[in-house]
Amino acid sequence: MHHDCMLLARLARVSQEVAATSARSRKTALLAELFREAEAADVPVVIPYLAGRLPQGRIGVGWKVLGARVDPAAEPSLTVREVDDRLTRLAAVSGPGSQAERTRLVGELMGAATEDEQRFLLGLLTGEVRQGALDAVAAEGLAQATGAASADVRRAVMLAGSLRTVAEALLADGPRALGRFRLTVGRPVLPMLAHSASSVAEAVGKLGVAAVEEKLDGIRVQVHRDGDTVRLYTRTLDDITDRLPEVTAAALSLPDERFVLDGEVLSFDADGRPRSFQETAGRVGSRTDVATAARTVPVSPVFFDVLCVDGRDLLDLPLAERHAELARLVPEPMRVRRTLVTGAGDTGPAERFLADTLARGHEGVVVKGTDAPYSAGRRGASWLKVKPVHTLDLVVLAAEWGHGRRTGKLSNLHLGARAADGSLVMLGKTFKGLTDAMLAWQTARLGELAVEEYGWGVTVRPELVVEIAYDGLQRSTRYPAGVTLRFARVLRHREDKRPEEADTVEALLAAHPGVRP
DNA sequence: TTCCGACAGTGGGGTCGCAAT
DNA sequence: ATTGCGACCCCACTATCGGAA
Repeated sequence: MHHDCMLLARLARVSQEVAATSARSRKTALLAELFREAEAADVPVVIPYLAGRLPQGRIGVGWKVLGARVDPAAEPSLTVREVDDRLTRLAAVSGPGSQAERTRLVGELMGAATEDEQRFLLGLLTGEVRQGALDAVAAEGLAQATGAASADVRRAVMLAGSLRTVAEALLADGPRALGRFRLTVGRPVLPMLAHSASSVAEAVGKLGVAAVEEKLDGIRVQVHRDGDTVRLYTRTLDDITDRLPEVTAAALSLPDERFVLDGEVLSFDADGRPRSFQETAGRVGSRTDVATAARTVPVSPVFFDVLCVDGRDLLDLPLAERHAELARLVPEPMRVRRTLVTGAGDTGPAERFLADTLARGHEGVVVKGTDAPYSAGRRGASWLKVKPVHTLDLVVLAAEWGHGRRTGKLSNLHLGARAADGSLVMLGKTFKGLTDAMLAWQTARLGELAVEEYGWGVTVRPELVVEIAYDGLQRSTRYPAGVTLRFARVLRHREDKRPEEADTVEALLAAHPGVRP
């Protein structure tokens, strides 16, 4: 055995151990032990693998390409480097016949893997390792393995936008290497995210002095400009510069030459009302004929934060100071609308601002503590989004068996509304909002109502009513009413209601006049 | 001791691009 | 020309661990 090149079997075993332990501290220790053993050349592979991701990112392999089961090898022989080489070649396959070729290559790889290795590879390729440890736990393990402070490692990962880069530097040069990771124009950082609050009053109550900003329903964008060079990144740091020439032009129109801005990109119609999320997303997703797409659905950037300007890193400044810089750099129409409130006794203006924002066709508001720094890569408690919630009483038509910790439970519900002729029309599915107790209860109840058992679940007599919360209505080509619910989740089972009392498609459409099938 | 922040898991719908049919 | 798959946008919510209060 070559001890200088790690075997995949070792990773597969550690992954299994990590999955089998619930204590996060123990998971961390297991990962740290493995990282300590890894040779420098293996690190760029071992680290992402144990964080449950491929260093190549997604490589066009899903359940179809994984296809049929392959007989496993009896003895482990694959090294992590060999696996990485094979997957790099696989990722490069394209053109006619590529699906067959990818299937062949995956089969070959699986045939060289033992049963345990197959299980691990399957998780990696589908992006579902389910070992209870992803980037954050891996970063903690890396800190433990190298003796670096975990907060420093976390910060470096946010600024590098990549665990792998930080791992390589750390294992090569030790903790002092972390100082090299600074906010740099042209290198995207993980964006700060928001928590939810159920009302403006709740959000302001938690945050005190706060800015209330409109929440636009588009695509998050991070804009880097260095002189004549502009680059645009999504929330997951994908480079989408080539798709949005208008945004590049907007960045070039600003007075400063070096900055990083955070904002939302979306499309407005001729009257200045925001177009639907679906239209904006379609535009941002278009890559082949950008010129035509830009003519039919032009987009605009609307900024709400600035992370860096003229080489000054603003991340640790309070929002109030960052916003002062933003206001200096970015003219009014290219900035998110906002209002300031002084605390819990002052929610009136915030409520009015929310109502006005909704009237103008936007999604809701984000309430932000004005003292808070920019917590890159974190779901900071200092940003709280508030969106209106709609509810409906719908009838369960069928339910699908869950996976993972929901194995053996009827989890994903098919939801129906009443139509004019008395029939039930499916509007979508949901698995969200269920506690373990609700899951157990509905599994038993739906078992009683079961009509037919399929591999995926059961169809049931349409008698169970559920109260569903959702964020809005959107067009659908999949469902018969031509519309579906956005972000549907279960609030409670309504045994007190009969299916005849459920809501109708007609009423649903009437409640959302802006959306037509 | 209790509370709460951070994480991972469990999936939802739409849209685009590309390959297969 | 149409269909199916995979990637990647948007995302809500619960359970759990472990440190903060």
